[in-house]
Amino acid sequence: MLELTASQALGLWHSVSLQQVRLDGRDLSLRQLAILLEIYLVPPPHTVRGLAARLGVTKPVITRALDTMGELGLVTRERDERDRRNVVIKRTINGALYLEKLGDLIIAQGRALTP
Amino acid sequence: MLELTASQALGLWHSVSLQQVRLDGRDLSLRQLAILLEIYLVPPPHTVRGLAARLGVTKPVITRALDTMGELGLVTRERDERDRRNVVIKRTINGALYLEKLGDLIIAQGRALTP
DNA sequence: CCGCATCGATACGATAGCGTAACGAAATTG
DNA sequence: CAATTTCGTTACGCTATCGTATCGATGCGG
Repeated sequence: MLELTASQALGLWHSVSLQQVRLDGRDLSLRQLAILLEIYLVPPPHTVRGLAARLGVTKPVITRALDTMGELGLVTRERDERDRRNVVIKRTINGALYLEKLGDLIIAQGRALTP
Repeated sequence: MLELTASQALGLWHSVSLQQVRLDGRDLSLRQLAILLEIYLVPPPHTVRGLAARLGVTKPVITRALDTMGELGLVTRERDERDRRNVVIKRTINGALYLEKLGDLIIAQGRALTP
C-alpha cells in the first residue's frame, strides 16, 4: 500500500525513465520490460503461452522478446520434460542483477523526489 | 521525498508496465515516454537540441519521436520566431490527458501494492 | 558582406519489432 | 492408432527506429 500524489507519481516515472534512457544502452521496450518483470516477480513456471495471455499480446511477441533478452543474458529457455510441447522460461543471474539495479534506481529517484 | 522498499519499487514498476502494455495500444517506447515526460514536467521552452542533450541521444532520435508523437496528437512543433533555426515543442491537451491517465494508473497501482 | 557555426530535418542502409498465417513436434482424444 | 488439439517457433511482408552523415536554412562575427 503506497500513497502517491499525482506530482509524485509522474515525477517518479519521469526521473526513472530519464536515467534509464541515459544509463542503460540496452533500450528494452516497454513490452520487454513487462515480460522481464513478470518472469522475475511472479512465481514460476512461466510459459510463452502464459506470458502472452498475461500481457494481452500474441505468442510471437513473447518468442521475439525472449530471443532478444536471451541474447542479452537476461533469461533462458528450457524444454519442459513433463510435457515436451512446453518451454519453461528460467531466470538468470544477469537478469536478477539487471532488475536489482532498476529497483535501486527507482528507490534512489523516489528518495530524490521534491514534491 | 518518497521511501520505497525494493519489493515496492519493482512491484510498482511491474504492475504499471503490465497495465500500460495491456491497456495502451500506442505502445510508446521508453525513449518516447521519457521525452514526453520531460516536455510536460520541465518548464519550457523545449528544443530538439536540448532534449537530445538531456536524454543523451542524437538529434534524429528526437525528431523521429516528435514525428510519431505529433501524429498521435501528444505534442506540437512551432518555429521559434526569435531565432528561426529553433523549433519549440509545445504541449497539447491530448498529451496532458495522456500523462494524467498515466499518473492515475501509477497512483492506482501504488495503492494496490501488497508489500 | 562572406565565411562559419548552429539548428532541425532528411537520406541512407541496417536492424528490430509487428500481426497474420502456417509449420513441426508433441500430447490427447475417441 | 488416426484425427485433433496444443505449444512454441518460423516465415512473410511491413513499418518503425536506429546511427552516421549530410542537407538547407538561419544567425553571427570579422
